[in-house]
Amino acid sequence: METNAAVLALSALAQTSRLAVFRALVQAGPAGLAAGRIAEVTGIPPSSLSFHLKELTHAVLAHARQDGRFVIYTAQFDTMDALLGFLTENCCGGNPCASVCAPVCPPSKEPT
Amino acid sequence: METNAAVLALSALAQTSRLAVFRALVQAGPAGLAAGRIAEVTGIPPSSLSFHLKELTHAVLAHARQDGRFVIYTAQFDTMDALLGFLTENCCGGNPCASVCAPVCPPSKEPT
DNA sequence: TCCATATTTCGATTATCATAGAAATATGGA
DNA sequence: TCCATATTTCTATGATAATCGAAATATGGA
Repeated sequence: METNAAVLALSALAQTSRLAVFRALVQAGPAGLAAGRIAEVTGIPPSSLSFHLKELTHAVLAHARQDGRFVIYTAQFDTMDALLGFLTENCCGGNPCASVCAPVCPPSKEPT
Repeated sequence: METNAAVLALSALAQTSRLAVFRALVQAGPAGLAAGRIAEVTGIPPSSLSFHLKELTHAVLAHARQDGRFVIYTAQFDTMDALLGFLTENCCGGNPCASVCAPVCPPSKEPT
């Protein structure tokens, strides 16, 4: 991931409403959520939500697909992945931050 | 790390100049860099730089210490660490993003 | 003390972002 | 076709962020 894309993704997440939306999408997993459902869950009014969804989509952190009358949004996990990679590589270079990974990996137990 | 702190840190990094400054600090390591040196390296004029440094400091991503006439800025690795933890936990929950960590941990095989 | 240098604050300007009601558009079903 | 519902665009408004020159404030050394 290049710097511009990283700044774009960071900007998209650096906003309370959008972070909440993105987290909801992550929780929903690959199935995603309809825009209206996101509005319900987050309490953001439709026009504001639409604005934020466009922002997330533009940053390639979310993806929209039409499903009948609904528009289903899903998290773009690979972009998030790339962002984490960028931050780890460029903002932790050879330094303590790597410790984030340690607790995650041990394969001894099942995460559901 | 709680949501507010995460948004604060993300906002701090979601800006081209500040990301450049932070990367320079990370590269410099615990020794840090004097403000003037950062200005040199990044080409940001003094008053703008001061503004951005305050922003990074406020987000606890940088720390200032006085050294004679100089003010030395260092990256706050632990905050970055916490941010990565927050993103991994809240924005990748049980999903693909964990792959960022994969290359670091498994001792059995090499991915590339 | 006085000066040179380092950095920050002030202040004014411009640009960008966030908010949300109301109107427009799209879609499926009756 | 016509309606109800889902979502987006339009539009206006207020709020916050970014920029940077010039002036103010340290600090150490002569």
